[in-house]
Parts: sequence; C-alpha cells; structure tokens
Amino acid sequence: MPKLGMEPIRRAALVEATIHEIGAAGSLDVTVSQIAKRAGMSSALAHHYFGGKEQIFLAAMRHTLTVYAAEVRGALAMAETPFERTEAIIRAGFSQSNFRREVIAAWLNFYVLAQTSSEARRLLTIYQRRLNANLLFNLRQIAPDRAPKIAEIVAGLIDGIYLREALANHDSDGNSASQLVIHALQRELDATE
Amino acid sequence: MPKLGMEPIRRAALVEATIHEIGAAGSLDVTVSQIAKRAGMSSALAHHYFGGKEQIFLAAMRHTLTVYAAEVRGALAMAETPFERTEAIIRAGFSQSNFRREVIAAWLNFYVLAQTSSEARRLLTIYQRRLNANLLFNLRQIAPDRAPKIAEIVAGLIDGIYLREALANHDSDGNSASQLVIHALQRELDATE
DNA sequence: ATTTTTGTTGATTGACGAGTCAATAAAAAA
DNA sequence: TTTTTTATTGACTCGTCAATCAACAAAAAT
Repeated sequence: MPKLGMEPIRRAALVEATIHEIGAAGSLDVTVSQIAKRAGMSSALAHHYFGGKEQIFLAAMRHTLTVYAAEVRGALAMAETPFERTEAIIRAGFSQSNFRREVIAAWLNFYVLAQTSSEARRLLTIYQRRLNANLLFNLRQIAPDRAPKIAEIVAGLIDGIYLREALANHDSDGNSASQLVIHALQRELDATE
Repeated sequence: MPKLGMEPIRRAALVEATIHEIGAAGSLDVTVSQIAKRAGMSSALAHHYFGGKEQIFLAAMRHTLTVYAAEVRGALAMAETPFERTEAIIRAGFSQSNFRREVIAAWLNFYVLAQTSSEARRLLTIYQRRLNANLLFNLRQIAPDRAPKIAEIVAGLIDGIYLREALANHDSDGNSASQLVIHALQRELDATE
C-alpha cells in the first residue's frame, strides 16, 4: 500500500536509526539490516534509497553536523558582544546534547572515517573551517592581530577537552569543560602584547 | 621444524603487523588472516597465541602506548628545569613519529574502542592519568596552586591540536603545533593571579 | 484503460571471515 | 626411548552480511 512521497520520510528514519545504531554499537560495525529494522523497513529498501552502506553513514554524519551547526547558530543569536558570542560557541560545543552516547560515537567514528573517505574528510574540514571562521570573526573584534592564534587555541581546546570528557569515566559535565576553555580564552585576551 | 622460544617473536611480529594493517586500513576492519600473512604465519597461529582478534588489537594498543611512554621519558631525561620538562612533554606529543599514518590510525581507533572495551578504556585512562601526572608534577614547581587547571588545559590542547593536525589536509608540522601549545602555556604562567 | 512511476519486500547470491580441530613435526623431559 | 611440550598449518564449520532481483501493489500520468 504505497503512499507517495515516502522518500524523505524513509531517508530521515534511516538517518535517525543509523545514528542510534552506531551509538549502541560504538562503531560503524552495524549492519544495514539492523538499521533498516530500527527504521521499520526492509534492508532492501534502505539500499534502494541510499545505494550503499557508506552513503547511509555519510548522511548520518551530515545530519549530525547540521544539528550541531543549528545549535551554534541558536546560541550565537542570543549573544550580544563579540566576547559573549565566543563564549556561546564554546558552550555550544559542550552542550548536553553533544555528550549523548550516539553523538559521541558519531564524532569518534567520523574521525576514523575521515582518514579514508574523502567525503567524510570534506565534511570534517567544513566543520573545522566553520568553527575557526566563527571564532575568528568574533575574536578579531576583540584582539585583531592575535585573533588567528587565539582561534586555533580555542578550537583545539574545544576538540581536545571534548575528547577527554567524552571518554572519561565520570559523567561529563559540560559546564566545567566550558569554564576551562573560557578561562584559557580569558588568559589569552588578558595578555597585553 | 619448530624452533623453541618462538612465542615472543611471533607475538611481536603480530603486534607490528597489526599496527601496520590498521594503519593501511584506517580502521579496525582488518582480518586476522591479513595480519597473520603480513607477520609471516598462518591465521591459526595468530589465534593460537592471542586467542582472538580483540586481544591482538589490545596488544597493539598497549605497544603504541609503551612506545609513546618511552619517547616521553627520553625527552624528559634531557630537560633540566620544570618548564623545560613541560615543554619536552608537549613536544613529545607532536613528534614526527606520532604523525605516522599507523600511529594516527591507532589512536583514532583506540578512542573508538574505548567506548565499548573496558580494557581499551583502562589503557586510555592510564595514558590520560600519566600525561596529567607528568604535567602536574612539573607545573607544581612553577605555579603550585594553578598547576591542576593549567595541566588540564595543556593536556586538552595536546589531544585537541593533535586531532586537528592528524586529520588536516596539509602535511602536519609537529613544530608549529608544539609552539602553539607552548604559547598557551606561557600565557597561563604569565598571569599573576 | 493502460502505461509509467513510486514504494516495497522476500528470497537469494556470493563472498568473506572468526574461530576450531585434527594432524604433523621437532625439541625436551622422563 | 617413550612421552610430553611447543610450534605450526590446511581444511573446515558456521555464521554473517552487502547487494541484487524478481515480483507485487498502488498511485499518477497518458
């Protein structure tokens, strides 16, 4: 009983299911059947819409990036000053949603995939560039000449502290992580030279 | 024609081959047969000595950590002051050897495995603790009360900048990465409060 | 009314891979 | 010298899984 216009619905369901399954497995070692089952369809249909496994993964990665980007935009919209906006970018990176099991798994496996898949690499580059551009734009308004270096440090700290928190044994507290990065940012800005 | 005392030789060869194969594949998606072949033996023998795939991986991870630890110790031995020792730790993290394809692949997949394998998690925790302890010990001699926070920042920066450099499109220059982290360290130490 | 497009799946193919086992051989111990 | 221990592998089992295909159904277009 085919209802028309199913494609976008099916695709979305598959992306959702993929993220969930990767989160449950912790790796890309999930079968198309598992994903299709969770999305409520046959594996043949998953292949029909996406063509293959890697393309399903890439769609899931793209979605993860899109959600993240939206979160950053939302946080930026509520900030007034360049410093507040920089703070907002940092906090967005450590939001609760980014510490959900599936999101952590998505990022870690994304990194792994980026070594060999040029499309994954491309997406990762987009993420990195966007983060850098956002930071740079705001930091330039505070410390024009030191902005590039500070942006690199803040970006590196966001990724690094996230990695450490995501794999720490205790439950991750986004707040203390944000505080740490913001503290480092302050130190950079305090310096006069 | 069995020569005795082969076990350690075989194990070492398998560990070596595993690291190489993971590097070539970029993932843990390598077969025991591939590994065994590169190590010059049958897959049955690999199973005989290690019991299973995961244990082969863990041995490879352990080896990677051991090599890294040795590198840090070597660098520390040649430094005199606490600051120089802190610098040495940072530089060791960005040494050329750590940017080899296989080493990058080992670390990235290590992170992925740490989500689900308690042994991998344990090893990763050891690495993190050791890095932190090393930094802390030296930083305490420079800025006793701020040492814990600075150590966290430097550790986070090492991991984060490494991640970014390892997945960057250009060839990675360990030097500029070190310089960046050392710069941030300086800023922290410059602050008077 | 019939042809085309869209949605859907069960069944199948073809390949691959982890782990086991029986068998073989040489060294060492008894 | 017989037995045990260590080294080693080819062949096999059992399972899994990505991808394909033929076939069926309903809506839309002609």
